Amino acid sequence: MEHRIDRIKKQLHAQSYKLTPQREATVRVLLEREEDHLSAEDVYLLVKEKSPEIGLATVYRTLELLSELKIVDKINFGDGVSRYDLRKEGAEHFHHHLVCIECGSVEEIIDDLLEDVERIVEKDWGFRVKDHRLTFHGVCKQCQDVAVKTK
Amino acid sequence: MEHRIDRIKKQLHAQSYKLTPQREATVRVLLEREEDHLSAEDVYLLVKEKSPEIGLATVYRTLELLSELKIVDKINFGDGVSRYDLRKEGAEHFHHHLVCIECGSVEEIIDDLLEDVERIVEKDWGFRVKDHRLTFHGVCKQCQDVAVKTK
DNA sequence: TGTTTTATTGATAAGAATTATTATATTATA
DNA sequence: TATAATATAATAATTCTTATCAATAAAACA
Ligand SMILES: [Zn+2]
Ligand SMILES: [Zn+2]
Ligand SMILES: [Zn+2]
Ligand SMILES: [Zn+2]
Repeated sequence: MEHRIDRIKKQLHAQSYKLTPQREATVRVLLEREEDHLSAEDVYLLVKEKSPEIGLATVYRTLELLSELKIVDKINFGDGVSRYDLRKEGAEHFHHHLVCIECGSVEEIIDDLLEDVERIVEKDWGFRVKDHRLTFHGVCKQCQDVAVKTK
Repeated sequence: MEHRIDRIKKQLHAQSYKLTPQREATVRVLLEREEDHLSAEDVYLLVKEKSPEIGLATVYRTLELLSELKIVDKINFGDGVSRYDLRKEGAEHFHHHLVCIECGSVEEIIDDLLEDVERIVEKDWGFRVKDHRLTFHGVCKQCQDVAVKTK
């Protein structure tokens, strides 16, 4: 945890930004809830628990800043709110998501899986790939099991 | 064009919806601008040119309906607005997009490309894939060429 | 055909998410 | 320490989307 905070602090300093207490509180929430996919509002409420004086706009600004620095990725699962997802340590690319259309759960896939596809895109479309967003919509394991049982 | 309107009409009828003049006008705009990725507002303004009496809410309602029937797919490129994209005729899955971070252009990839990846996801994660969203962010051919020339 | 339902629409109000503004506070610099 | 540059909290404003509702049009019925 502290190690990752330090790294992020350095990334900010490298662009001459400071890790203010508000920014640190925000980053800590993101680290503590790394598996989740929190909206700005979610982050705000969680930060508020420990730093009640923080303002919503500061959270938005911080998330925006972290996005620009590629410390977090902003995603949208189609429900009208942006969600913020920490990059995995040392990850070159953004990870993938499995969104269940039954229960709404979101699983993560860290494996790249797209090397071949990106090679094709670069070769056949002449497009230089810098990043990607891949989300599968379908039915998760648990919901499939429930469906079998209740048949 | 008329052929595709007919097909869509049948798809609506199959769910006991009617192809009202307003809905038809909306669908025509989507067909005419199939290469583009229009927001609800964009569609509204284009429909208004030919059917000035249409209301914005009707356009939203129509796009929502077409989404439910999988006639259009709703996508979000991270700029805060939803965009609506007609499914290609007979396409099983949604197509992919190449978004240029330099000029903002959006190219489409109709080829599936994800068969292998989906097989892995189904096998290793036990997730039954129903649909996907895949967007690559990077530099398009034109912008690469410009970069070379201006060097 | 005339009457009753039902579905759809347009106008607009309401809601939710995000961004802009501004006065204040904090930090860095000379 | 005085001065300038950054960052913040509170909140107003904006943007996008959805909900409401009366009016209209279409369909079902008698
Ligand atoms: Zn599920
Ligand atoms: Zn994630
Ligand atoms: Zn480009
Ligand atoms: Zn498209």
